[in-house]
Amino acid sequence: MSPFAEMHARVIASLAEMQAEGALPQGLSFDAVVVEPPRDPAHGDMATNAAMVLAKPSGLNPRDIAQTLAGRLEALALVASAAVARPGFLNLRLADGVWADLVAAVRNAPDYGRSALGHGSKVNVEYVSANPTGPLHVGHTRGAVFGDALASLLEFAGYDVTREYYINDGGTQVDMLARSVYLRYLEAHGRQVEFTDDTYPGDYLVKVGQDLKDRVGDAYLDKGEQVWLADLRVFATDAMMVLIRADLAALNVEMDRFFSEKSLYGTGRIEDALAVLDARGLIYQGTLEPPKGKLPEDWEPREQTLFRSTDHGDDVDRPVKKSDGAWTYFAPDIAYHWDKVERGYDQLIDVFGADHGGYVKRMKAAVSALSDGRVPLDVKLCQLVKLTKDGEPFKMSKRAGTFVTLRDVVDEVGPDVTRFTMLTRKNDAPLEFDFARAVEQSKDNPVFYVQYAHARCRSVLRKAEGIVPRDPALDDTAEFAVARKLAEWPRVVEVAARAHEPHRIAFYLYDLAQVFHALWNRGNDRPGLRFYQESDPQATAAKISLPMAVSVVISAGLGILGVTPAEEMR
RNA sequence: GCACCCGUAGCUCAGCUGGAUAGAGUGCUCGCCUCCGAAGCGAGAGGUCGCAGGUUCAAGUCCUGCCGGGUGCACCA
Repeated sequence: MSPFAEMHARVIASLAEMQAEGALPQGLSFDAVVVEPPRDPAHGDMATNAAMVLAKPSGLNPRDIAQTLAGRLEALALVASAAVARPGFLNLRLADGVWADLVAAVRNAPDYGRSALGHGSKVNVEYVSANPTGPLHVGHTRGAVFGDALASLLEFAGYDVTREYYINDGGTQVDMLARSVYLRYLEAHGRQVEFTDDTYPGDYLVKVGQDLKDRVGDAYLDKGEQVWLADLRVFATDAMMVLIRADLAALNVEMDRFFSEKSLYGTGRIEDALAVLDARGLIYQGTLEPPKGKLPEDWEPREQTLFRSTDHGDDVDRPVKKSDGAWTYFAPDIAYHWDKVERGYDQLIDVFGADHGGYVKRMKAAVSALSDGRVPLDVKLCQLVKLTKDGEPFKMSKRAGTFVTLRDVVDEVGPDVTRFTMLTRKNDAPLEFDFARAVEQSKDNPVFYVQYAHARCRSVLRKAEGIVPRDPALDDTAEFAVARKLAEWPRVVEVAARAHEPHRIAFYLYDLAQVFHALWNRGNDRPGLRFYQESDPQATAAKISLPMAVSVVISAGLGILGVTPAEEMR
C-alpha cells in the first residue's frame, strides 16, 4: 500500500472517529477528501483538504476541523508533525522511517503500483482499425502506441482488457484495392497499366500482383470484374492484413482480436443491431434538413432510414441506410459496437484519428442507445504527427512514396524510441517527432534520460552483485526526494488510468529520472551518497535499496508504455 | 453557419480530473571539470495562464460570450 493510500485511510478513519465523538455532524460525505503531495515540498510530505471540503456541509470553521484532525493524526507513529496552513490545509510531515520502509518494500516488488481500481471489470480498447488498403502510416503509429499503452495501463490498474482492431473490409475502398491489385497482376503479366485516381498506386501492391499471378496464372487475364472482383477482395485484404500485422509486430503491438466488418454483412448482425434501436423507437424514415452554411452543390432532399441520435446527445439524426437501400458506413459500426456491448464489456474505448472528431457524438449516441446508457464509450482522438529531421519537414517515404510509413519510423529509430516519443505529448495535442532528436543522447531527450536512469541503476546493481540489501537509512534531502517520488507512483497509475491518459506515465518517469539523476550528481561532491561504496560492503548494502526500487518502478512504467528498459547505454 | 479539440515563459510543452507563491526542457545571463560517477552540474532572469464576465472558501482547471488556430460537417469509408 502506498503511503498516500494509507494516509488517506487514516484521515478517513480519524474523521469517522470525530463523527462518533460528536466533533463532526453525521451524514457527511468524505468523498471529496484527498491526500496528495503538496506542490511545494516545503509544505511537507502530504496535504489533505479535509477541513476545507467539510467546512461548509458541517457548518464548522475549517481551522477548527483541521486543528482537531491534526491532533489525531499527530498521535500516529508514521506522522512526524501536522500543521494547519492558511486556507485550511493540513500539512503532514511523515516520520523518516516511513520513507525508508517504502524503499525497502518496493525494491523487490515488481507489482508495486499495480492497482485494484478496475476491480477486474471488462474494458474493450479499439485502436488502429486502419483500412486494409496499405501499410500503416505515422498517424496510425501514434494511435497504435497510444491505444496499446492505454490498454496496458488499464491492465496495470486492475481492468480486464481486450485489445481490438476493427478491419474496415466491407466498403468500396476494398473494391479499389482489388482493382489496384488487378492492375499489378496485369503488370506481372507484362501488360502496360495506368493507375487512376480511384486506385492505389503504392509499390507495396507489386508483390501482391505477382503472388496472384503465381496463384491463378492467366485465368483472370482479359476477364471482366464479375469474374475476379469477389476473389480479389478477399485475396487483397488478406495480403494487406498480413502486411499490417507485420507492421504492428514491428512496434510490438499485439492485438487480442481482429474484428472484420465484412463478417457483419449477410449474417443478420446489422439488422439485429438496428432492430434494437428500432425497438426503442429510434429508427424512422425521414428527410434531413440541408446543412447550414455552405450548401453542397448536388444537395437534394432524400428520404432515408435515420437513427434518432439526437435523443442521445447528437446534433442531428444520422442515416443508416442510403436512399438506394444500401447500408451507410455508420450501420456496420453500430452493429460492431452492439457486438461489443453484447460481449459484456463494462466500458468501451475507441481510439480515432483527430480527423474523425465529427464521428464521436453519433458513436456515443449509438452505444448509449444500444446499452440503455449502461456502457460508457470514451473516444480518444489522436492529433497529427509532424515529422521532422533536425527541424526540417520530413515527408516522403522510402516505401510508399506518398506518405511516411510506420516501418519508416521504426526502421529509423527502433520501436522503443518510437513508442516513448509518441507518448511525450497528450493525445489531443499535435506531436512533433524529430528523427534526429529522438535518438539524441542528451537531457532534452526524455527517452534517453529515463533509459539512462534505469541503466545507471542496473550498472550499480551489477557492481554490487552478491551484496544483500539491508534496510536503507535515508538522510540526504536528495534521497528523500527520490523516495517521495517513488511514493507517488501508485497515485499516478490511478490518475492516468482514470483519465485514460498514458502520457502521464511518461511524464512521471521523466520526473523520477530527474530526481534520481540529481541524487547521482550529488554523489560527485559527496562520495558518501554514492550507491556503490568500493571498500564498504555494509554501506553499499544500505544504499542499493534505492536504485533497486527506482529500477523496479522505471521497469514497470516503461513496461506500461511498451518500452524495454535499458540495462546499459551503448 | 454548426460541432469538437487547442490557446500557459522567447520556443516546445506539463499542470495529478477545483487547491497554497503556475512548473519542466530548450534558449538567454552568471559560476563550476589538473582529481572524484561531467554523454554535465549549480544559480538567475523570464508569466495580465488568448480576452471579458460568472459560479465559491478557492479557477490555468467548471459555466457563458467573444478573439485566434486546427479538424470535421447529407446517400464517401
